[in-house]
Amino acid sequence: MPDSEYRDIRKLDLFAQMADDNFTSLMRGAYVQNFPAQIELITEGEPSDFLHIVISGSVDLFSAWNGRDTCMATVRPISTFILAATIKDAPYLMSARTLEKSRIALIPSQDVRAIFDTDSNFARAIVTELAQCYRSVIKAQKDLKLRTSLERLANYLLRQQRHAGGRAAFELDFEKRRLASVLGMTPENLSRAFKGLQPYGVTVTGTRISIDNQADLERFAKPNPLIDDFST
Amino acid sequence: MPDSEYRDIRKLDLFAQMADDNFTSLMRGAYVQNFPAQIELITEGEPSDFLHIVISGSVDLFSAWNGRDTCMATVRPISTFILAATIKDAPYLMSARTLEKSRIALIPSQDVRAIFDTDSNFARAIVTELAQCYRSVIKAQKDLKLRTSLERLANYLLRQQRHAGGRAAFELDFEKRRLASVLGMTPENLSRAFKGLQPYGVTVTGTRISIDNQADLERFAKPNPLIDDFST
DNA sequence: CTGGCAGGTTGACTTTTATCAATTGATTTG
DNA sequence: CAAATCAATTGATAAAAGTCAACCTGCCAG
Repeated sequence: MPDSEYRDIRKLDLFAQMADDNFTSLMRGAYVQNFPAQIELITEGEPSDFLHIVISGSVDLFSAWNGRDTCMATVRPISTFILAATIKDAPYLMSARTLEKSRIALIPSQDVRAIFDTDSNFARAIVTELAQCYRSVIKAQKDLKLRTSLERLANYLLRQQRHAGGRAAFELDFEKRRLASVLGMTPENLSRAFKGLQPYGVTVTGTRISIDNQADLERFAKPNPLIDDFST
Repeated sequence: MPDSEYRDIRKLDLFAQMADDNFTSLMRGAYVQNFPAQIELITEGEPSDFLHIVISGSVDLFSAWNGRDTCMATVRPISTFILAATIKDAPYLMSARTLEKSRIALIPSQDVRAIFDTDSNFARAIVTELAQCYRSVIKAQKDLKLRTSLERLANYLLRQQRHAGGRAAFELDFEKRRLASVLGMTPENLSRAFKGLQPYGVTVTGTRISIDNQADLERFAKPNPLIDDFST
């Protein structure tokens, strides 16, 4: 692993405070691999052998049941995924596949658990990370249960706008079919939902979104920090 | 607080392994109170001043947005709730109200955080608890995104049956209107959904459910441990 | 260049779910 | 006991979302 990557991983909240020795020992057991796009990295139901870290590229977490499937989340660099399964030594609840060419570090789960048992700074960092993850899913669930698909899309656009710097025009960072799945609707319905937001000043050209009437859209979307603010 | 309660709380996974001194000190700062039914204990958005423990009765965690509201979970004795908010010192994401006369212990959040910082056994127990909570919400989200309301109800009945001992006939432990909200549908639709399960051998009499054709219902419901098994 | 292909869109239609209004039934309460 | 209340149900209707098929459109490969 190149030094720059090593340092980038070290800087993650999850690892920043742990003892040097422990970090080194975690990294010694780690594999780093480059994967092409559309490779299934893990499959739900399998035992959680590795904690994964996305160094570059992006990874889709999804789940399937009875012939249907749905995107649960997208992981972008630099962050970890399936921490909960690793810690609990329980089967993965989601599958993961690369969305593009991606570089992934794999840390054996038993190493993570062993060092979690001895390094209390690491244990504390894991608590913070898990609490964050938990709260994110709760927000996602509120989004799903309290809002219609049109409202979910409107709020997604406002979040994405903010994430992209706050200007009126910005790019979607999802393929539309995957955005549809993330928002819990079909691609056809997403298409119609974009049209349904035209009266509120939303213009779509390919992956480029323009919010021409910020106040109108916000009045419709009613964004709420307890659902839409990912930082708390 | 009576000794028996003190010991029951001590037995919770969350507290079982922590140092005696720390547990005593946590409990010294705790309040125990009896609440009547339908009392709002916490309101989403407020700062998380207390970790709550349900000693008896039951508590509904719910959330509201734009005039709608939805049940997110029900907490039954003996367990804690809003641990994540307490740890992160972040606002509550859900409101809580008593469903019946309930006895609740309140532990000041700052005490929890202070002891979390010094007692690594406690920190580790919190990790396990949070990982469990996280995985439960992920399962709930898969249930919501991958299943129709009829399928959700069918699987709920199978889970509840198992929880109640596995016999063909058992009692619902929710009011139907709240069950509807938990399952993400309207009460009217729940009524119709029960009828929709009649062809699969489900009989409903008040709160009593009878599954007359286990195999048929399971063939329809397709229960899956990665969604329906709350223990992993 | 051109055929094929994949993502996206559109229209017609069906299914699912929500809404509204009315009724039933059980329980509480004055 | 009778009135009042509230959960639950039912029917009629509307809205939301999914399905299916057709058809663009841009892009890549032969």
